[in-house]
Amino acid sequence: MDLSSMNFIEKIIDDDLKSGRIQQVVTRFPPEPNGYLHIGHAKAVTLNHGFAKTFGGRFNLRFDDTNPEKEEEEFMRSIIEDVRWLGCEWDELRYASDYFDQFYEWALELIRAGKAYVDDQSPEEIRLTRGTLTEPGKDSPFRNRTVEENLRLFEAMRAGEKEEESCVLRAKIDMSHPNMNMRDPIMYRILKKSHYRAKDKWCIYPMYDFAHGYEDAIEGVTHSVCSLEFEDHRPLYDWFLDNVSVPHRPHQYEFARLNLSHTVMSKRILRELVRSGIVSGWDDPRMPTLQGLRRRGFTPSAIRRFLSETGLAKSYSIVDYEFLESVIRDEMNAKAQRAMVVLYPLKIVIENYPADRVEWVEAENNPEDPAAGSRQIPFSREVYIEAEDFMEDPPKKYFRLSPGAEVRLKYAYYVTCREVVKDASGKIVEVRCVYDPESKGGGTPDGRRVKGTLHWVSAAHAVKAEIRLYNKLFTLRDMNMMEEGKSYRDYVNPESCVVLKEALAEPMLADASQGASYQFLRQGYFCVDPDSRDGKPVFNRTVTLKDSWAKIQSKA
RNA sequence: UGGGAGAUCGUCUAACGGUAGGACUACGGACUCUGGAUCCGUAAGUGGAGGUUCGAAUCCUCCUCUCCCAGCCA
Repeated sequence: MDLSSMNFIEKIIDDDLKSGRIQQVVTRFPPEPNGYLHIGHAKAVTLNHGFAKTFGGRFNLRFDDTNPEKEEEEFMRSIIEDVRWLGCEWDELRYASDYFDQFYEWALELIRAGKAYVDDQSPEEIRLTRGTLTEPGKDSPFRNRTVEENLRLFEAMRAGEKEEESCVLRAKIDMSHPNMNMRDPIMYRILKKSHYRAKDKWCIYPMYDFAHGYEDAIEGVTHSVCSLEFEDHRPLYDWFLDNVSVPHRPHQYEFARLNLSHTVMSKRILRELVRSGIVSGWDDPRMPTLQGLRRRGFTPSAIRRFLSETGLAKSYSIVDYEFLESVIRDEMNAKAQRAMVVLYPLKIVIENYPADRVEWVEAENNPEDPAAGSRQIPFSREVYIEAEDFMEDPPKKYFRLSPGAEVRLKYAYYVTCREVVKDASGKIVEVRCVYDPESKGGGTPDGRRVKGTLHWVSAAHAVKAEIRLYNKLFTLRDMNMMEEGKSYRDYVNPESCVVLKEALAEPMLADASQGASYQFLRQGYFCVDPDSRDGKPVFNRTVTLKDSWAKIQSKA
């Protein structure tokens, strides 16, 4: 790879390889199984996987499961599925919880070296004596216990002889260190909880700072990549590694996590959205979770491309949601089968077309891909068009149907509007037209031009479909900038999900297969939702097509 | 007022002392049996002040602003 196309971490790896500091790069993605993966995690996955891939190294999926209070098997399974779905196959699947024995040995090593001690202070006392950002902390009265006493007490902790919160094992570093993380950080706490994997073997569990570097050391990780907020944990990461006999010395590097506009990456908020029913679940198509994006119709390749094109840096950033949309649009434009579906139906009766006639017209499956072939679509006297494609009193530059205007029904005929039929309340219920038999297929011998081309479905053959129109989840671009006193609930977009039950689709879509994506002509890209049943398809809108008419209108 | 980090078009990101480039967005136009797609074009940026240098986004000094850290979470 050439230098100019490398991001800053790739340059570091490249240097380390060239200088001989390392022989092979080893990375890892270390999720805690306490929730579902979102697109921000996907950035970490693809980055780490990518480093190993481009430099011929190894990549592990490692569960950082050191807290029995939060972790669950279900999350672990979903993470495995999601990482695999993303296409980031790992060399080894590891669990930090498998290393508990080794962590314990290294804790003993630190105690024997006089670098760790058992502190009997309460959580409250520990908090109070930690000091503040500008004031140093105070040494614990238990800080100078003998090695023998610490060994005995730590063993008592491990044996379950101590109560939760009665004591902890702390590293003996410096209570007046300007970096708060170095003020005698806690290494082990007592948690009399069953762990989803280790079960009841342990009642003491290691803290992240103590454990993480050792996990990396055990696996031979060379470049331990994490997000920015761990920058000032790095001295501690290094301290733990430098004070015991580890088999390998990894190094930590930090990058800015991904933020996407109009959504959140906070596990807390995501969990609350699900729990409060604002969304239907972790896989609600509005969620930034991988399962949500997947159900929305995003593909692994589009997500990977989005991630790779947004790049890597160390400065806070928030990527426009429109960028994600442009990537999936681009991919779908090339691949998606086209179909005609009317979202808000308006009946058209073609007065001079025989009532008993049905013609099958040929339609391209994908104009971007001739190899995709074509299909036959039924046409008859009564068809439905999009309600917004007719206006009784149209503005200038409205190319669609209106009294006296002629438009093309895509792949079928030219029709001209003759009459508008309204109900008692004045609502348009039907538009009566005449067609030009000479225009079959969409052109006429006289070569006259029609500006408007509409999608349609034959009334007699249409399949009723449920369509779910999704929009941005939140109305605020940067959800880290919520107003004082407001919560995420105040910013939920009321139009984030609009369900249409009366949409009409062309016959082909009756048995659309699960997960398939289509372009509904002039509307957008839609995928088949798992809620679909035989003959009753449900589609989720992934993204709209660019709509320049909407733009003209909004300016008027 | 402690420590750590970061500031380049509206957004994301290149430029590694030598023409500030690309993508998204926006705005024009061409073309079109999707007002889609495609193509062409336009607008838009180095946080500020000094300094070094023939030449600075890049090196130095000072300033400003933003983010992170006081869990027995990760």
